Amino acid sequence: MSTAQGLKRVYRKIYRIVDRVPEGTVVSYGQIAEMADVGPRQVGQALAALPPGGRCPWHRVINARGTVPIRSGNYKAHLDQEQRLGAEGVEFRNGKVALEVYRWQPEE
DNA sequence: CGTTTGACTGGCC
DNA sequence: TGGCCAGCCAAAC
Repeated sequence: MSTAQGLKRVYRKIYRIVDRVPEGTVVSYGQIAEMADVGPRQVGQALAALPPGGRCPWHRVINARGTVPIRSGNYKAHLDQEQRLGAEGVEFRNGKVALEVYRWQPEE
């Protein structure tokens, strides 16, 4: 096995945190960024580089405004994400999530 | 090796 | 209430 194939070390760290997010809960990029000790944009890029096939609850990651950002040219993707969260118990309020209620708090 | 961009954030007007 | 500016770090070109 060769060493780390495509995934960078920083990305792995972020994936670890995202994988740690429980169901029916959401977390902001800045939160992960702080936990992973990286810039908030790196979190987005890490998830953007997230390979398919891997079971990473990336759909539980939203921005600090409680809304889902629109990725490059994919306006449908953000709609799909809201739908996934709603299926896990996260209710969307006018296209926004109550971060006060659903924000994941790593207190363990 | 310098420049550009990107799934962000927070503050200001 | 909502849009714009600047800061941020790393990958891609």
